[in-house]
Amino acid sequence: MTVEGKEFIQALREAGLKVTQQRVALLSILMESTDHPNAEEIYVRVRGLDDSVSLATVYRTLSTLEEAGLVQRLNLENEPARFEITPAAAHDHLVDVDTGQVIELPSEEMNRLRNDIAAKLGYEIVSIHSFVRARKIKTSP
Amino acid sequence: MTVEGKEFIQALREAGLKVTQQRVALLSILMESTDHPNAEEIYVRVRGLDDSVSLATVYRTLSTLEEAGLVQRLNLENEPARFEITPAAAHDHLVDVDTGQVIELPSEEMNRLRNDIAAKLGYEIVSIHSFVRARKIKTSP
DNA sequence: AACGTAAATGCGATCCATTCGCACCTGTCA
DNA sequence: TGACAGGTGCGAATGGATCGCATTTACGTT
Ligand SMILES: [Mn+2]
Ligand SMILES: [Mn+2]
Ligand SMILES: [Zn+2]
Ligand SMILES: [Zn+2]
Repeated sequence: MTVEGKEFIQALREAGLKVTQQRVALLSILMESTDHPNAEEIYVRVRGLDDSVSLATVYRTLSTLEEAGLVQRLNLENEPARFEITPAAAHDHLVDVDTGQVIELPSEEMNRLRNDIAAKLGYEIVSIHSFVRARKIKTSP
Repeated sequence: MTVEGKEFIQALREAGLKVTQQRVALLSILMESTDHPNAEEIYVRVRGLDDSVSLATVYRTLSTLEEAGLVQRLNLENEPARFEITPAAAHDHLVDVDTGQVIELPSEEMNRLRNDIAAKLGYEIVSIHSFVRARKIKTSP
């Protein structure tokens, strides 16, 4: 259930979704975006490829793809939701409180620990939604 | 910067905030709530103590107390934000996808690991926003 | 104890990210 | 190629959260 190469079409088919030009355009934009764009930003970028796509469809498609597990939604604070292609391995995020930059925090140990904690309570994790707001430590000059 | 006993008043003073009856009422309600209520729910409960408090003030007070570090906001998915008194030790949350119940996940190891990961990138953590959606594992009957 | 001032509140209006309704298109499969 | 379910564009609506402003309140100062 991951979109690694350029098999958008196959991934959509496997999810039982129609292969529309809007969905292909959105997926290809998201594949080449590393900055975790929000719906409005995705909308602008997608329109570079296909200027007929509407904002409503961007929202609908993102929700559809999220439900299908192809896309992940990031609910940060005080800003519209951001999106990314579902990564091969789950990862947390770090938001630089000064610059707003979003940094990936991949950690197998983190995932393992989280699974253990949930398992100990009799739960299996469905999805992870985790980020920290952090500030760069000033090194003495 | 934590509200442990009944020192609401002191905590407010230390934060440089006026000690209003609305703020005291809201803090006392939040202290006795273990279910992570949202603003609307807090509003209803607070009005049991003081029926003059407005919803706008509940929102404003929650934001003010959050800024002061006394309260923490939980942005789950597809529902209004929830709130809790800032706990002594940071903890993650688990949302049962079937019941909606929110369960605390305190883990020193988790906090330590997260700090290490951030530190390795030259960051110090300001706040943690982490929850997992999970499903109870069915044990064979 | 009354005063002066800045901060806080109540109320309604407003914002804005996201969702909806519906008429019109388009993939898909026979 | 035809039929039909599913998808889309457009504008309207939703709803959680915030704002503007007149009024009240907390609190340090006379
Ligand atoms: Mn952005
Ligand atoms: Mn609730
Ligand atoms: Zn990411
Ligand atoms: Zn909690």
